[in-house]
Amino acid sequence: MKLDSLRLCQQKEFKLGGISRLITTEKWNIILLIETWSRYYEGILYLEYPMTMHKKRVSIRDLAKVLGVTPSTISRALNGHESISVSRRDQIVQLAKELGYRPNQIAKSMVSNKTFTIGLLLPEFTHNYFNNILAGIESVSFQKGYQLFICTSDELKEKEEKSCMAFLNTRVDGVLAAVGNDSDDLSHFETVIEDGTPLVLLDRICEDLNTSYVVTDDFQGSLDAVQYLVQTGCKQILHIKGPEYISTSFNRYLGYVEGLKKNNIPLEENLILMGEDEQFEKKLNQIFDEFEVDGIFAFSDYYAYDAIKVLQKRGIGIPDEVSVIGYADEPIAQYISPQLSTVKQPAFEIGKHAAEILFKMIEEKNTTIMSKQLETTLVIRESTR
Amino acid sequence: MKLDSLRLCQQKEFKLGGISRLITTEKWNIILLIETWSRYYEGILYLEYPMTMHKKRVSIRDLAKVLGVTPSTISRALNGHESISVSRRDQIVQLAKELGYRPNQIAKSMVSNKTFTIGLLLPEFTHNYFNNILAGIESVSFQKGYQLFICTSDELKEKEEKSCMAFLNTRVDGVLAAVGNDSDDLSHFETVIEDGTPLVLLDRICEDLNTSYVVTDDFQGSLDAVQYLVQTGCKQILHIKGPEYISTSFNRYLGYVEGLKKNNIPLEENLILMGEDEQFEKKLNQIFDEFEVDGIFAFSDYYAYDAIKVLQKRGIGIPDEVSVIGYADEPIAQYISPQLSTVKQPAFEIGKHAAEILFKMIEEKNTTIMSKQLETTLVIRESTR
DNA sequence: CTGTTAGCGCTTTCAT
DNA sequence: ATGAAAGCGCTAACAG
Repeated sequence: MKLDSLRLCQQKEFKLGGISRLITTEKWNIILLIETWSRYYEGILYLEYPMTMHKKRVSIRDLAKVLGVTPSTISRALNGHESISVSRRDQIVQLAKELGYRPNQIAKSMVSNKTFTIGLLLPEFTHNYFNNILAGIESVSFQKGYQLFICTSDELKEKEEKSCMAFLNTRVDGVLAAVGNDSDDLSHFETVIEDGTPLVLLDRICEDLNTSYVVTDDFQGSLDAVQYLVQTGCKQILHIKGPEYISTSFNRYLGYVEGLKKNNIPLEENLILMGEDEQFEKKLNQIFDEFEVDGIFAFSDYYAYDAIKVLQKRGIGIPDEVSVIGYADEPIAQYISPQLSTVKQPAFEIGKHAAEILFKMIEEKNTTIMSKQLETTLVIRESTR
Repeated sequence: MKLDSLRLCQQKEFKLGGISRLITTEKWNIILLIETWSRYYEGILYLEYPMTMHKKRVSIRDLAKVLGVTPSTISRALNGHESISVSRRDQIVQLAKELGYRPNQIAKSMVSNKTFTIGLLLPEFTHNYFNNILAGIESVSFQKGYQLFICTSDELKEKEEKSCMAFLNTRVDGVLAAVGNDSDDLSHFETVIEDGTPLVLLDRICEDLNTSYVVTDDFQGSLDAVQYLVQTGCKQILHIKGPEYISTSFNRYLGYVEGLKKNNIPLEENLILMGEDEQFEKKLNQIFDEFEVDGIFAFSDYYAYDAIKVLQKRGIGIPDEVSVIGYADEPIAQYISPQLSTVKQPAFEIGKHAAEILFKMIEEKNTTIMSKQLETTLVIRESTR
């Protein structure tokens, strides 16, 4: 019963819903006074309190009974149908409010075969990129009155599959998804498509998956970055490559290759390093021992940061000796020093456009696939000349 | 028809679901060959493609008809009831799989009055803190087989209200929420409680809201931080305070006050600055003109960073001249230099415990309120002596 | 303008 | 072990 160790709130005299009160003692220690029976067990404070039990909800039948009309009439009134007298409608709406009537969306879905729900599957939310995508999606789905079922796949195929099945079982009206890294088998997405549920894929392109895509122009984004490096005097540019098997890695790599080509710089295989390489630091050091690298273009801001740390250990000046460009414009790009130049992806817009396309597919019962590619912008900060 | 500007994928020969193909030309420019009728309009590529239309889904009735039994039997078989012969069950399960039967969760909810859905309302996802909370919640809800309805309130009361109503209308089995900054009117949460829907509030405590809470011990966290500052020699400690009207701001402030008190340092009102102050930089400079500040304890890592920037402009050495401690252990704490010492909140655990308590309330039809307070840990990095 | 009826897909008594 | 029937809350087609 070490209640005194619990400081749920430290205001001088604080009522936690009329149950408990916190006061400050003369010693400035704060203790909790419980006015009802309570116990403290395994770190949880239990307060016996008369919680409202799931009382039976009021249905249109209840309203109908009160007014001596049929449920149909109630339904029509509440849904603003034409054929109903204004006075009656007002009366019904008024009563509904008084009785705290809450339309049962489940029952509605049952008859309309529509849930006003969309399934969203993203790999994770630790990268700001996906948060912004989410914000973009939310901005349009909220305004459209749709709810979001959100699942994170953690880049795990198993979770992806389960989530897709859950989406289908709950009869979402559409699915938005960014497929995870390691999924080579994409049959679960095929199931979604075959089910006839509109699907828009984000960010990463998958071969043989016939559906709408919203992606960014990674190729051009990388090309821009490399062009900038060359224009500012870089002659030997290292590329830190992203994970295998995802289209973005490959496209950014291609942009890098194209950038070199355009500037007649020979492609040197040894200047390409995998960001996820376990011996990243060692290998990077070896490259710097061997080559006169004066520019780095990384698949992500995080890889860029990893490289910068290694360079700083070596006492290499950034950007004086080596220019560095990252990718994505994650928040860290602004916080590290030197501030990181990077290729900014329009994450919010990706989400927004993806949602818009999805709603088009849903609402227009469209039979066509719609794809969109967005442009990146090069953000120059302190890590480049 | 500037199709050539569209590089949906830059692989040498890439089939986008058998519809289109991308090839590289001799000039390394990449163009898109469309094999079906298509058009490019307002930035969207439309591909006419025979998409599966929402075909009528197979129901238990369909299965029943095939096998010449009644829907009841199918239902029993699929739900693993006792009274059914094994052979029949296997037969039914087999057929269900073959026909791609997908149980209609909506219909199930209709009869069971249970949706296996919980509503989650968070202010935003740009702070890593909430992402980790989400991850914690997801880890338990996924394993329990519940879906998450996620809404962001953007700290807007209007969105909070709408989301709460949406949760109630879709008959979620429970609600998890962190109330936004500016909400003084909390009637929408009261509505949730009165409706009988289990509610667990995260992170921030609200007066007069009778429900379960999961919070961290902000008071102790702040106290620890201040104690550390004093122990490492700080005599004049500035506090950068969080937004008004949220319990965490107040509790961290109280911890700061308590820390001073414990060390017999007089509380100086002028050493307290609001983080959201529009004239933050100016006022901070004034304080440094007037006082010999040698320690800063900030409500958040972001505020701490803001302060550090000002100090660095002034040429003040950190931590030699001034020690700085932030709050939350956001990722930036590790990326800025000097790396920021901070009070780490167990965000993942908050989410996990909140979800666990919620499920207890849901499953045990518990009539008690359960609250939990988690401990913080002080993470010492480079910004302190 | 309003009532009647049927039904969305599933579960669940109550019989047999 | 299985069938028949009712019903979850709501909407919609058809009558009046």
